[in-house]
Order: sequence, then structure tokens, then C-alpha cells
Amino acid sequence: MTTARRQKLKRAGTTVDEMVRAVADRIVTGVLRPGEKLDENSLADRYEVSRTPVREALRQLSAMGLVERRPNRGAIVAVVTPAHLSSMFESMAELEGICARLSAERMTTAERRALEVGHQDSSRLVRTGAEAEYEAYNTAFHALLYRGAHSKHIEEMTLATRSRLAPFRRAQFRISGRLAKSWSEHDEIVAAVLRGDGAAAGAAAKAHVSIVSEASAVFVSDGGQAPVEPSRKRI
Amino acid sequence: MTTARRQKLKRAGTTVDEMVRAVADRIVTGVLRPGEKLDENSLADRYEVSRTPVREALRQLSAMGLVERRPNRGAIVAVVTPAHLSSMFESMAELEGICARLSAERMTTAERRALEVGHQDSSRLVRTGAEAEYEAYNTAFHALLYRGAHSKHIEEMTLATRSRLAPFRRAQFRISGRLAKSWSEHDEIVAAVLRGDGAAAGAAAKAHVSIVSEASAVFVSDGGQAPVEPSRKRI
DNA sequence: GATGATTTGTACGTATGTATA
DNA sequence: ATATACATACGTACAAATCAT
Repeated sequence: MTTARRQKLKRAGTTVDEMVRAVADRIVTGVLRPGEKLDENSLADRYEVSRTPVREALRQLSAMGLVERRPNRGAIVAVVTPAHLSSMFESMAELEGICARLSAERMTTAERRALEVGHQDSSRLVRTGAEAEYEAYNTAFHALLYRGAHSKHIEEMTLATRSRLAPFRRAQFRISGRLAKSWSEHDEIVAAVLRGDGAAAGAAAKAHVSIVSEASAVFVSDGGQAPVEPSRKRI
Repeated sequence: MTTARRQKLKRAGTTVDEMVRAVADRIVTGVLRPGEKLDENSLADRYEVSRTPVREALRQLSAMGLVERRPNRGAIVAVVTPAHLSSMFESMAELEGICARLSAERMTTAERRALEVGHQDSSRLVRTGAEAEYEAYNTAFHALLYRGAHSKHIEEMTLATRSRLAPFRRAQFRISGRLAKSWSEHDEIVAAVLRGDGAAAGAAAKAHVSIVSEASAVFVSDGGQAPVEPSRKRI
């Protein structure tokens, strides 16, 4: 029986907001796996709060798509069908493409410089094979592209979709050679953005995601992220 | 003083779900205007429920982007800056374009037929100037395009964005000549979809939204949707 | 299929934080 | 600026639904 150790929240803002952050983090990092039950009492217990904020947090997570709620039947970590997963990757490719295209057209000089500097620096991570660091950089790189589109709502949609995909793409850089391949794809995107070629940047970014999608599909079929369901005390 | 008449919910599922539906509907139809305060007690009073489900509904609406919540300071109908509004219209254009492109490539024969039949029938509404009916048809028409893309997540994002824009585009068909213009734009989209020309369908759909955007901008600057704020008893 | 246990849904009370005089 | 009024945040209690036996 897994012990459900208590863990006081930081209470940066409201209890609910902290709960949302905490649970969302555990979902996207894969600690909580798709299909896993999210019991209100256990969550309240774990974070030492009452059920009221837990319920509000679950509802918000549900609206975000990270959690599924069936009336009177509780909440589970969202479990997506292969069809829906592929639809999300498809959306991600489209969104990345849009962001890259708009970034190529709209980024300020400072933004372009930041993109290029980061990209050049990251080559060191590839040479040394620093997977974890490269993954962190990769997130920042893509965030720059979303931001550079200068369109708040597109940025929001893209980040939200990325969050929902996170549980399914975690192991992508473990796949041999993926680091170098990712970098060279980034290189193509950066070059297109720097020369203001929206169409090329969009196409490259879209292709970049498609490749990640295939890599993740392999991972999924490994069973590593297969929906789970029992193990009650795992919060 | 506007009377806050009580109104029992239908209780199809849970109270909260009905509340979300009811309040979202009042927001997108413009009964509740951007900036208007959503007082928990008044809402609870109006729908004859306790504050608990009201709070959960407000949080879900907030996650949907229809409502803004400031900690300890209550909720208001989401008020968007002109910049954010234009970003949402831009997103809408991109999403519509994607849906139309994918529909052109993926719709089944039955779906194509339904699209064309509805479109041809709608010409009658244009001739008779049936604005309300045409608006209803228009919603269905676009829903067909979203559905026809055969990509659940893209469909969800598009519908969600459309909801958030609804309060700002309501008067679009009141603008003289807009009905006929809308129909001819639809005609271009339908033709492209039927002949399987994804690029043309996407471009036409994207342009279609851009024009709506401009029409709505006029409407917004009319003050018709300017953020309100007092009138406490208006729930 | 009925019954008890468990879990979710709703109501309400109190404390805390925010706005107002 | 201080105090007062008021709205929100959270906890607790109870009701209703689901699940297991």
C-alpha cells in the first residue's frame, strides 16, 4: 500500500490555485497517469485542505482538459483515445506552424536575437548529450516562438495544447539520435524566422512537431503511458 | 432597480453543469455584458441554489475564458482588451482556415452533401432577409466545417474560440448587405470544399472571418459592447 | 436485486480579506 | 487612517448517488 504522505501547499495565492498548479504538474510530469482516479477525500487529505477547494481545483483542471469528471462518479486523469491523441498532435503541428510563421513576420529584433543566441548555445547541450537540460531549453525555445507570434490567444491555445500533450511526449529525447535531429530541425526554423520567411518557418515548425508525434507514438505503444486504474492510495 | 427574479434550473445533470450552461449562454448572447459583476450571492439567489455550486460554476467559466476572477475580489464577465480581441479574431481566422482546409481533404460524401444542401437552402433566407434564421443557419454551417475536419481537438478549440467571440459579433448581420456578402463567401468555401481544394477552402474561410472581424470592430466601437460595471442587481 | 459502505453533491457557517465611509 | 460593511475563501455537515457485497 503506497503511503499517501501529507504535503502542505505553499499558498502563494489561493488554496485552489495552488492545488491546480500542484495537480497539473503531477499530471504533465507523469506522476499521475492517464486513467488514474483522483479521489476528493484523498486529495484533501494529502494537501491538508478541505474538500471544497479540491472540488474547485478538479473542476478547473477538467475545463483545462487535464482531468475528466463524470457526474457523481468522480474524476480521473484525462485518458485520451489514440484518435484524440493524434488529433492533439495534429493541432499542435498546426499551431506551431502558425506561431513560427507569425514569429517570422512579427518578431522584434531583440526577439530574433534571443532566439538565435539560445539556439546557438544549445548546440553545446547536444554535443554533451545533456538530455534533461536540452529538454528544458527546448521548452523555452518553443515558448519564444509562441510569444513571438504577438498574438495572446494563439499563444494561450498553443501552450494549453502543449500541456495536454506533455504526458505523452516525455520520453522523446531518450530515443537515440533524437537530440541532434531536434537541433537540426530547430536550425531550419530559426534560419527561416531570421530571414523573415513565414511560409518556410511555418512548414519547418509543423514538420518538427510531426516528427515528435511519431516518436511519441512509439513511446505510447510501449505501454509506458497506458491508462492505469487501480492502486487506490496513489494520489 | 432591476428585479432579480428567481428562476429554477432545469437540473439536467448536476446543478453546477446547468449553472455553467445558463451563465455561459447569458454571456455569449450578450444578456450579461463584459465587465459586469457576477456576485455569488445574487447568482445563488437567482437560481435558488447555495453558493457552493455557484462558485464551482464561476471557476469553470473562468477556465473557459468567459469569466475573470480576481482572488478575494469576485468575478466579472471577461472583458478583453482591443488587442486581445483582435488576437482572438486572428486565431479564429486561422482555425476556420484549418478546418475548411481539412474538411476539403477529409469530408465524407455524406458530409459534403449536407454542407451543399444546407448552403443552397440558405439562399432563400438571404432573399427574404431572415436575419435571425440566417444567423442560426450560419452557426450550423460553420459547425459542419469544424466537424468535417475530423480532428476532435481542432474542433474543440475552434468552438471554444467561437464562444468567446460570440459576445462581440452578435450584430454582424444587422449591417446592411452583410447577409448577401456572407452567403457569397460561404459559396466560395463550399465550392472549394466540394472540389477538394484544401488550400482554396482554407484561404476563403480565413478571409471570411477577417471580414466578420472588421464588421464586429465597427460594432464594438459603437459602444454597444463597451464594458459596463454598475447596476448591482442585474444578474 | 436489495442493502450497507463509500464517494460525490449541496448547503451553510465562520474567518479572512477587500472596499467604503 | 480607522473602522465598518460586505463579499469571498474555506471548512464542516448533511443529502443523494454510486459501488460493492
